[in-house]
Formats: sequence, structure tokens, C-alpha cells
Amino acid sequence: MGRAPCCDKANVKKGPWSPEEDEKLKDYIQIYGTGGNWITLPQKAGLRRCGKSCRLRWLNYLRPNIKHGEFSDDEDKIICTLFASIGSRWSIMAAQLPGRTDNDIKNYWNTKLKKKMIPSLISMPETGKPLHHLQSSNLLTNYSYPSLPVFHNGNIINISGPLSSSPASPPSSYMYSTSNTSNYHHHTHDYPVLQSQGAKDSSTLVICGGDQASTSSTNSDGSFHVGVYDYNKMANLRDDYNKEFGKNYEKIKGCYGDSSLDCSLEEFKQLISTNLCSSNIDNNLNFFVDDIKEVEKVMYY
DNA sequence: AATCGTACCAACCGCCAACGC
DNA sequence: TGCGTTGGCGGTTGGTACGAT
Repeated sequence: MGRAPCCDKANVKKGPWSPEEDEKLKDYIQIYGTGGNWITLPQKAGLRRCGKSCRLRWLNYLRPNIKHGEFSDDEDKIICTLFASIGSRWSIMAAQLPGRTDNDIKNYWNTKLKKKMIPSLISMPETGKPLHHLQSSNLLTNYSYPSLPVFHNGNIINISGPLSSSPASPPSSYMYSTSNTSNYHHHTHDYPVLQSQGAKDSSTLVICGGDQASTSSTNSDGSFHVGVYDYNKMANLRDDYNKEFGKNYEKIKGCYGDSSLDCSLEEFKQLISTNLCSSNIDNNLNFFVDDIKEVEKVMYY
């Protein structure tokens, strides 16, 4: 037996809502509330609409305190940060943005914000090579990218991302943000990371943070690490890594430990400076280094 | 002026989890 | 415990506006 329809499809109106329908719905809910039952509401309110349609119209358009119009820069940053860490969980994002609906955020991301992010995804400042060129030669293809938050003094110093976790869409930048643990309302920077911006040579670095052994945002004990790893060694290990991804923390940790480069903060800065080929990331690099200074222990392994 | 392509966004659809009987 | 109902969610669609040719 199939699922019962939520309403009589033949007798419900579809398509855009008229001002009269809006008024009816608004008036009814203001007087009686939703009554916890959207399915019966349209009939009681005198509307020839599906209950789901009423709910959507109310939540996305008619309810009080809905914000319409342009998104602010701060809102942009929050959305980008959240997308980098949780993906397309629009309702969770909406909870962080008072007055915005999940539908709004989804539309805004799909039509505008995503495109705003695209230039960093496709431009290769020095080589001019398209991303797929690097994907086949330089990148850790077939690699699962965890999100990469770093914790410090109750704040997240978050080197997270990439924008897409799909192996077919390798990252070109990592979102960076700082925030306290409950609100994402601080700044976001873009860090083009060398493996995607094009490293100067193949034996270069990968910058990682967070829990490398799972897709979790955090290490289980709340700790963090930031590491600079030899790319070739990591590449050699990536098959093992993929096999064991999320299943064998100690082994993976060992793999990363074996490939890490032991260096001081000054050496770390130097390594980043000399291995990133894009000249337009200097500002981001400064942000990065400044924030790294805030982290008590830069080299975790 | 007409046509076409693109951008935008409101609304719909189908899936799924929670809940109640 | 199983099944039907409902609300919530994310992906997708279709209509409209607008700019380019």
C-alpha cells in the first residue's frame, strides 16, 4: 500500500500565493495559532491549499520577524563558515541567522554565495592552469577531506573545509574562522592552501588540523593539532589512509606522524612562505600566521 | 522590437524520523 | 511491535525578471 496523500491533490490550489490567501492564513494563525496540525489548518482557515504549502508559506514568508532583502557581509561569513564545517544543513544555518529561513539561505547560497566563492576555486594565479590539471597531477585525489577545526582556550580557531568533500571536487581553499563554541559570528578568511593553489614543486607541504582520523570536527578529547606534512609521504600513505579512514585512529595517526615535518614556528612560517606560489595570498598568510601565534602548541606531533 | 540566455527565488516534491495509536 | 500520520528537511523545479544580442 502506498503512502496516503497529505491532502486531496485534485482540490488544492498550487503555485504562487495571492495577497488574499496570505491574509487568510495570517489572520487565522494570529487568532488560533497553528494548533499543532498543519494538515487540517487550511480547511479551518478557508484555504484551498495543502497543509504543507501553508506551513511553508507561513515559515518562509508570513511569520513575524522574517528578514527580507540583502544579506550582510557578516551573514555571508557565517554562512560560508558553516557551509565549510557542516555542509548544506540549511536549517542549522538558519538557527544561527535570526530572521533568515533555511530556504532563503539555500537560495542565497546556490545563486550568489557559491559563485562568490568560485573564483578561488578555479583561478590559478601563476600557472593559469585550470583546476583539473592540478587535480590529476598534484592533488590528493580520491582522498576524503575532513573538516579541520582547531581549538584554543574555548574558542575554535577553525581551519576547516574544504568547500566540497567530494573527491571529484578537490579543494582550492580552506575556510578559516574564529568563533566561540556556540556562535559563529566572527571573521572568515580564505586560505588558499598550497596543494590546490599550486605548489612550487611536488615535494611540498600539506597543512592539516583537527582530527585526521575521522570526519568529526574535533578530536575526541577536545585537543587540536596543526601539522605541516611532506606531501609525497602523505601521497604514498593515502591509500592506507583511505582504507582505514575513520576506523583505525592509531594507525592513521602513525601515518601522519611519520610524514610530519618537525619544525619551529619560524620554520613553519618560512615553509609556508616559500611553498605557496600565489602572490595574492600574502594577506591571508599574515592572518594565518597571526592566528597560529595564538595557538599554544603549533606542532602537535 | 524580438529572441534568447541567465539569474533569482518561491514553491513543490519526496524522503525520513518522530510520534501516537 | 508495526503501521499510519505528520512535520521537517534538502533537492529541485518552474515562473518571472532582466540583460545581452
